Amino acid sequence: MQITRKEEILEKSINLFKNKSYHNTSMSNIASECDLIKGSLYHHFKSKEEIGLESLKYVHKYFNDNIFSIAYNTKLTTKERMTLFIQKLDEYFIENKSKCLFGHFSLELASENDKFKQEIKDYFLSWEKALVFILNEEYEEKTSVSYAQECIALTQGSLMMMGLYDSNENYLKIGKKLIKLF
Amino acid sequence: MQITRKEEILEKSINLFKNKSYHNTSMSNIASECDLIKGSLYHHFKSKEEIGLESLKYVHKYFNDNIFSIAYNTKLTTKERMTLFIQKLDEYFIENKSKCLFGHFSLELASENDKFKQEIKDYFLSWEKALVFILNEEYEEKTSVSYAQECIALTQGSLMMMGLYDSNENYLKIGKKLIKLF
Amino acid sequence: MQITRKEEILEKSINLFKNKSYHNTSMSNIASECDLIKGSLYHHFKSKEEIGLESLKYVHKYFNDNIFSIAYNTKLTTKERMTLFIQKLDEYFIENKSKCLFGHFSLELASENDKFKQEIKDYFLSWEKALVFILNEEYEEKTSVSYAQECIALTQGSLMMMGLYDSNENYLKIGKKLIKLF
Amino acid sequence: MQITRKEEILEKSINLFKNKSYHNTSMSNIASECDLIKGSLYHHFKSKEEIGLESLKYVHKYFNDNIFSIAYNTKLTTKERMTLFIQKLDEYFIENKSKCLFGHFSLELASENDKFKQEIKDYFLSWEKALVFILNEEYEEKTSVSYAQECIALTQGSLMMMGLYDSNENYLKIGKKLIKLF
DNA sequence: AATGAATGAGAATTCATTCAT
DNA sequence: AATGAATGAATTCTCATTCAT
Repeated sequence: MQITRKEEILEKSINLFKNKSYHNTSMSNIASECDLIKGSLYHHFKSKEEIGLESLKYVHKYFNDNIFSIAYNTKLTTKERMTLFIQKLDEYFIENKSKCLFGHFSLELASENDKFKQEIKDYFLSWEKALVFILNEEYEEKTSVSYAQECIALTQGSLMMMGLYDSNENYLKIGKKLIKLF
Repeated sequence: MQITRKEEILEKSINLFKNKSYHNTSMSNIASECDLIKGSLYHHFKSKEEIGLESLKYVHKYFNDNIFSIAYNTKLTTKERMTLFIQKLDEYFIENKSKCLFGHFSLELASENDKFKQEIKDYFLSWEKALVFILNEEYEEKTSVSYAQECIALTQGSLMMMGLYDSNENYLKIGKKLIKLF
Repeated sequence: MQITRKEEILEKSINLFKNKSYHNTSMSNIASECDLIKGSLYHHFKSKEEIGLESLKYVHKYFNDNIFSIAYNTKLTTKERMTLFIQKLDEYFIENKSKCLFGHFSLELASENDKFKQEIKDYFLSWEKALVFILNEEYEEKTSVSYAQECIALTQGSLMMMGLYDSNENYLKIGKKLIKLF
Repeated sequence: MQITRKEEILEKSINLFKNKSYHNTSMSNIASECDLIKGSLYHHFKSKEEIGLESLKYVHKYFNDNIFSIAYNTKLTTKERMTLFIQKLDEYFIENKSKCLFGHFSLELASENDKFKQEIKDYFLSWEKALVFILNEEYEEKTSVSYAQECIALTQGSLMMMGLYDSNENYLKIGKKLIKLF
C-alpha cells in the first residue's frame, strides 16, 4: 500500500482544490502542503494544469476500482450490488466528509477548458454506466438511464447543499430511493 | 427601466463569474467588459469581494421580484402558481441559457468565505420557502420541506450536468414531477 | 476669528502630515477628514505639493505671529521675553501635544524636494533669529547663535524622543537651561 | 566578510529609506537599485514592512557591534572609551555622511506602526544604556541618564539641521561637551 | 464651491514557470 | 529529487489629477 511521492502530491492537491477551488489554489499552496518548495513540484508535474488533470484521473480511478466496479461484480445479487454501491458512496461522501472534485471542477472549469471538461464527462458517464448496468436487470434501458441520471444529479445537488448546511438528511434519501427500486 | 452604471458593472461581472469562475475573473476582465480601466471600478465598488457579494444580492433580488414572489401571489390557484413558478425558472435557466451564480459560488467560495456562504444560504432558503409555501397548501410541513429541498438539489445537479452535456431533458423532468404533485 | 475653508483644509492636512507623514497621507485621507470628496480639494489647491507647502507657510506664520514675535516685543524685559517665548513653545508642543511639522518634513522631504527644503530652512532661521535677538542683549553674537542653534536642535531631538516615550521631562529642561542664561 | 544577497538588499534599501523616506521608496526603487525585478525581492523578504524592520535591525546590530560595544570594553579607561565612542559616531554620521535611519523612521512611522516604534525605541535605549554605562563611573545614575538622553536628543536634532544646512559645526560640539565631562 | 465619474500611472504582492546547482 | 534564486506577467488596489455638470 506504498504511496508514491507523486500520489502524495495529488492527494494534497485534491484536498486543496476541493476546499479552495482550482484557481485559488496556487503552486505555493500545494508545495507548502507537501513540505516542498514551489519549484520542486515541476519535477513531478509539468504544469499546474497537469496536476489538475491528474487529480481528476486519480479520483476517477479510485471510483472505478472501489465503487463503480461493484456494479459489475456478478457474484453479488442485483440488490446486494446496489446496496453496496450506495454504502461505498456514503462512506466516501459522508464518513470522509469528502467533497466531489468533479462537481467542483465542473462548475469552475468545464466551460473554459475542454481537457478538464472531457475528464469530468468521462467520470460522470462511468458513474451513470455503472448504475445503468445494475438497473438494467430490473428495468428497460431508457428507464434505467433516466433513474441513473436523476440519481447522479440529485447526489451532486445534495452535496452542494451539504456544503452549505450541516444536514446530510437529504443526501441520505437518495440511497433509500434507489434501494426501493428493487 | 433606467439601468445605472453600477448595475451594468454587476451584470457584466455576473456573466464573467458564471463562465470563468470568480477567481479566474480579474478586475481587468470586468473593466474591459465595461469599457472602463481597472482603477475606475473602484469608484463604484470598494473591492472585488464587494462586486462578488453585490452580484449575489443583485441576482437574489431578481429571483425574489420575478420568481419567488409568484409563490405568494394568492390571486392565483396553487397549481397556477406552481406552473408559473416552474415556467419562470425554465425561462431563466433554459431560454437564457443562464447558469446559476449561486451554485457556482457555492462550490467555489462557500468553504473559504463566510460572507459569500451566508448570501448563498439566504438565496437557497428563499427558494425553499417559496416552494414550501405553495406545497403547504396540499401537503403537511415536513413533506413540503422535503419535496422543496429535493427539487432545489435536483435543479442544481441538473444544471451542473447541463453544463457538461447538451441535453436539458433531465432538468425539464423536475418541473413535470412538481406539477404532478397537484 | 472666522476660519476659512482653505484654512480648515490646511489644519486637517497638517494634522495628518504630522501623524501619518506626507507620503502616507493621500488626497483621499485629507478629503475625508474635511468631509469633502477628493476632487473638491483641487478647487482650493492645485496639487498635493501645494497643500504641503501651504501647510508649512501656515504653521510658520502661526509661529511668527504668536511666538517668534515675542522676541521683538521691546515692551518686555529680556528675561520676560525669554520666559514668555519658552512658555508659548511649551503650550504648543506640550499642552496641545502637537508635533513639529517642520521636523517631520525636514527628515522626510528636504533631501528630495528643494521647495520644501527652503520653507523648512526659513522657519528654523526665523526661530534662530528670534532667539538670537533676545540672547544678543546679554551675549555676543557668536555665543548667541551657538546657544540658539543648540536650543533648536535639542528641541527637535527631544520632540523626537517624546514621540517614542511618554516622558517630556527632557524637553522641559531646555527651557530651564535657557532661563538660566539670564 | 562575504556579504549575502539579503544583506545587499538591506543596504541598498537603507540608503533609499534615508534619502527618499520609507513611503516614498517603492519596491521598484529597491529592486532596480539591486538589479532585480520587483517580484524577486519577495524571494528574500515577505513584504516591504519586513524590509523596513530588517533594515532597522541590521543598523542596530551594526551600532551594537561597532559603537555601543565600546562602552563596555573595560580594557580601556573611561575617557578613552568616551573618546572612541564619539569618534566612531563621527565617522558614521560625518565621514560617511550617513543619516540616521532611526531618526527618519521615528518621525515617519512610529506613530502609525507599533512594530517600527518598538525597534526604534530599542535602538535609542541601547544607545542610552551604553552612554550611561560610561558616565556612571564618574556620575550618579540620575545624572548619567540625564546627560545621555540630552546627548542623544541633541545628536538627532543636530543631524536634522545638518540635513538642511551644510554646517556640521554644531553637531561636533556635542562630542566636545561629552569629553569635558571627564 | 462641490460633486461624481473617469483616467493613467504606479503601488505592493502573487502567479506559474525556469534553471543552474 | 530537491533547492534557491530569478523571471515576467498579472494580480488587487491606490494614487494624484482632471473635467463635465
